[in-house]
Amino acid sequence: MANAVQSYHHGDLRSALIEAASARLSEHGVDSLSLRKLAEDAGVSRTAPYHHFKDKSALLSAIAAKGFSDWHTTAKRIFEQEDKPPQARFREFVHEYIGYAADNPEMYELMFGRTIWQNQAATSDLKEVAFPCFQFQVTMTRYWQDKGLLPNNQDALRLAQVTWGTLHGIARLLIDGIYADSSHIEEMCDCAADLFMQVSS
Amino acid sequence: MANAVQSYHHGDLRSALIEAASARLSEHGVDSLSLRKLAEDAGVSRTAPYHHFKDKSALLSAIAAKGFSDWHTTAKRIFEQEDKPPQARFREFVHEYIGYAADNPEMYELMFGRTIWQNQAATSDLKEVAFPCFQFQVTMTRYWQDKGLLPNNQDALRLAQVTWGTLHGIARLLIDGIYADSSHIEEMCDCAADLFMQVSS
DNA sequence: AAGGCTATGTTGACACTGTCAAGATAAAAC
DNA sequence: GTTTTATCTTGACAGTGTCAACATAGCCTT
Repeated sequence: MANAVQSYHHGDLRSALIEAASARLSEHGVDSLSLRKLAEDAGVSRTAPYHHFKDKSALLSAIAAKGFSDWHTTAKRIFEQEDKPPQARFREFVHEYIGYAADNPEMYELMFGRTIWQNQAATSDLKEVAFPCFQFQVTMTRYWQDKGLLPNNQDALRLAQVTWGTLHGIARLLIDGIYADSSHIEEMCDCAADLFMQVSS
Repeated sequence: MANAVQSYHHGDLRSALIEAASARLSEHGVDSLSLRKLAEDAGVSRTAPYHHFKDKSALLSAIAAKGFSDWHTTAKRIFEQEDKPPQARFREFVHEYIGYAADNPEMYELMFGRTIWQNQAATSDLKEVAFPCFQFQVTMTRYWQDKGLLPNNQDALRLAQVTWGTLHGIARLLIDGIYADSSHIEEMCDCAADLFMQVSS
């Protein structure tokens, strides 16, 4: 393994491509991510990646899948801190969500952007990782409803879509630099949390 | 004007390009929108557009600007219906916002997508139209706060960012087909409106 | 061990993209 | 009527994703 410097077969090109892509992603963004450059990074010819990924979208999906998996873990970690009161966990979740998006804008863009989702282009592999992640949002919502934190008179799925939508929307406004800048992240998070939890200051 | 069929000078290429782009946009999406095809649509050579737009991004910005202008008009129309109670107008606004996004997904994607906003690429022309549109969201928020519809203990700007973020987020989840489908738009809108207005059903 | 199968990697080619440079044309300005 | 300016043209370049055809090498069977 290691570096058999210039052996005809790479050994683990798939991983190498994903790694190279992740590196380029966080630095230069999704848009300037080309298969040919990735191949070059991995020291391999232009079309070699096609033996590991159906097309460019499949490669991107693989990276996004890893992102979802990571986020799901983080979300669970926050949610399952049984020592903290639900309210604190909810607030922490909001901050962590927006924080994750703000700290990894390109990854977030990839995960939740249209690049991999549009016209049902999503790989089944991707869906298998992403959907449980979405489902978890509903599970949490239901829990928070039970604890009286979120309104109980709303359908859990609908409410999950709205709360998540809020986080998603704020994240995107921040990332895309539309009328919201990163200097007020914390205030925005608290405002959103307050709003949902119906705290009167 | 009209069709001077094949005269060397087009006459009104700028408008023709924007029109062709708008048509292609709603049908095939932002991504498959190429300058060369637009030029062909307008019956002109590949590089002619460069005499009217600095680059592709500038053309897209021009289209988006029109979108913002239109939406601003719609928003004002809804907001200024003095015969309806504020609560009804707020609810209508929510539905209209999501409805606009759902009905014009590609336009919405262009207006609020990273294509024209990323790395401060936004034209000053675009900003001049978009910012008043954003500001209006704050104005409305302040009004709704005064009317006791939205929590008064929150900073108007922050609250505007959150409420708008919510609409934006829901719109994007819908458009990108992420864990929300268009068959439940109305329920989602009502859920969001209820949440903000703290209605106990 | 010999031979073939299959996974993986290669070069060549194609159609497409945005954009620049240099020259052609027509209209407007003087 | 001449010159300037706006507009449009062809040519060219460096990119892109992706397909087809061929090369290599490791594994599997006999």
